Amino acid sequence: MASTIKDIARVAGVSTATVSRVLNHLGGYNEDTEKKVMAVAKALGYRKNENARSLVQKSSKTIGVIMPEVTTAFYGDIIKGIEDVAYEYGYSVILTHAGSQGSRIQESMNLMGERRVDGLIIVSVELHEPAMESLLSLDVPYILISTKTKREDAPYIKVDDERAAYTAVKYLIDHHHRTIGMAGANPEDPIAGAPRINGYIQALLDHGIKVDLNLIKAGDFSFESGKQAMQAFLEDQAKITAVFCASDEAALGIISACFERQISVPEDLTVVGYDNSKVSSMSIPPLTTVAQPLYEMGKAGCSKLMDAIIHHTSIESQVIAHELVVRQSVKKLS
Amino acid sequence: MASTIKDIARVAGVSTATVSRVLNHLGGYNEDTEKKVMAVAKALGYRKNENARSLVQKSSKTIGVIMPEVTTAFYGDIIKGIEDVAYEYGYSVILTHAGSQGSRIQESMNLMGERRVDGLIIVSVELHEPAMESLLSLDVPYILISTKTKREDAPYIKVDDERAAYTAVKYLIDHHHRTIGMAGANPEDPIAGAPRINGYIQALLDHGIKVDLNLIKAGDFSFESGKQAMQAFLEDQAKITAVFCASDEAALGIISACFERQISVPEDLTVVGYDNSKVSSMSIPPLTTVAQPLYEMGKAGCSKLMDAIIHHTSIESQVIAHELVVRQSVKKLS
DNA sequence: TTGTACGCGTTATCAT
DNA sequence: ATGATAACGCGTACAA
Repeated sequence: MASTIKDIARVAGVSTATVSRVLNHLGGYNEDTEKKVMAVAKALGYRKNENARSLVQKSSKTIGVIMPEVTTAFYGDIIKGIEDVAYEYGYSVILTHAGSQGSRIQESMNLMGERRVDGLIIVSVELHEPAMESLLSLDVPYILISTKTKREDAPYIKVDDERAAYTAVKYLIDHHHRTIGMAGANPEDPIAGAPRINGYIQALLDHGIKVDLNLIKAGDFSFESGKQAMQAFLEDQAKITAVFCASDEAALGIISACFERQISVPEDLTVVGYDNSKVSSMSIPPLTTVAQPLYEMGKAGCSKLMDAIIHHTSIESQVIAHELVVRQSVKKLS
Repeated sequence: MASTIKDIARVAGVSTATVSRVLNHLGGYNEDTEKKVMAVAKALGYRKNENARSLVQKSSKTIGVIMPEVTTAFYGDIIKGIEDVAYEYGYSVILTHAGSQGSRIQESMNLMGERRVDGLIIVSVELHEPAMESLLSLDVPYILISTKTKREDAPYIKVDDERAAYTAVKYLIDHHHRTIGMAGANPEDPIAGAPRINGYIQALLDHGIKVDLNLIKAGDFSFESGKQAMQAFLEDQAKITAVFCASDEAALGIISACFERQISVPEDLTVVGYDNSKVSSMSIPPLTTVAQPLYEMGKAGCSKLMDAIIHHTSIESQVIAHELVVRQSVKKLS
């Protein structure tokens, strides 16, 4: 059984108060007693009990992270960013996922409450109203990463998906593509779906290209949905020269479907992805894609949260700049 | 500020003892008082304080997970498996990573100790002796996933890398490949490196093929190391017809390098990966690879740990079966 | 400089 | 069936 400050006090012949002071370097004691206490602590293999500390300090030095059920390197990067700064501040990270379609989200919130987390980060999960209420009832600072809610005052950090999509499609237009398809986005998804579709549409409109809704193939951002989209394009005998995808995985799905049919990318078809996930540089051909700075978003989000926790300030939302990473999946028409 | 059982007791006009009993459904009270207490608890928005509970129960209902710094979907799957079963048992997961080359591992262990985790899972990080001592000093059940240590008694769960590598190379030999290269493995890595190399060598020996050490290109399992290996093969003008890679990423590196030089896979060169990570099905061509059941390993590992925590039993190591997933990156010679 | 004593929120023992 | 009350390990006013 682990030793306590009482044990140290007894062995060292001082009071627990003194032990506590020494252990926390609060000053106000002799060098002698300090040395003695430290020595005994080491000898006894003392290790502070954070739970007991949490009780009296009314702070658990812990933050909660709720992420989606799906496990991609995508979230890995964000979480690493979070954990890195939390660690720096001496905070621990409790992790849980929200279950399929967020089924576990209420319970997750509750759990975080019971653990008395000092702050909460929600990554990429959509918050409906009841979940939002649970979140607020926790009464701790929080920030959403790569999500938003209807509530205007909920602080978030994300890229402007509509503008990012716009950038990508404009890039295609600048290279003289005129018949451009879109794949992989779920229009019902108000966070990552609809905005990207809107950006796509707006870019076309702004450049005098009329929008053909048949060229928009809905999906769920997955590899499979990319494959299916390509299949649909072929069945439609669509005359597209390029496809803008709502995710890298969907883009790989397009490429994979092309590969099966001997359609060459980018010679026969241009493909642009979204995310700049690790695979985008490893694909054949390397994928031109929209980059979200995931690790940085995790870091920035957690920094803001720490700031809010420590200084009792409120968090301001932040739109992070996206970037178009040009590789080799786009053919430059003339 | 959150309400406590004292608040409930006061408002409901009973003692804290009774409140505690009701809240924990321990029985031994009137229906009336039960209803009253429950009503007040709800009205006050009561939420139990797990930290306080941990103190008196000497159990934090928490397990710690230490993983490597690198963030791939690989670990995501394992962690999801862990979290799923932990959640089932009502346990929370505290996550931390071990820093680059495990620089933070000692601190991580210490942190887990201070949080009084009931058990610990180490994922894929190599434990040197001092780290091992820290681990044991925590005096809680633990299990290693996808790692081992020199200590025979340290429970682990992993696939037999040597046999898995053997299987993959034998598959190549069965399809009449005779000059087979190996790429991406770090021979200094006693966990994932050396055994895979040994499996490769053993498979060759068992089939009367002499081993050419020049055909073994060391690496760090990364995409880059795969590319470099391919470059080396070309500079050597090696007459290989196939390459066995120690990771899928390295395999993609090989393929990428081939792509740049118009070498076609698998027509001109056969490639086999290792991990069956998500990318292996998305690559061009889809990758034949060795599968480790990551999610299942996470689940199984956590189940064993839970068992050990709850029943105070010890954990037995387990070797999980690997599997060769055949896709389209292998050419069948005759 | 050091010690006493109380409180944090909860469970558990022992009375009643 | 219910209530006092003592822990659990720690921090901290207040005293000395």
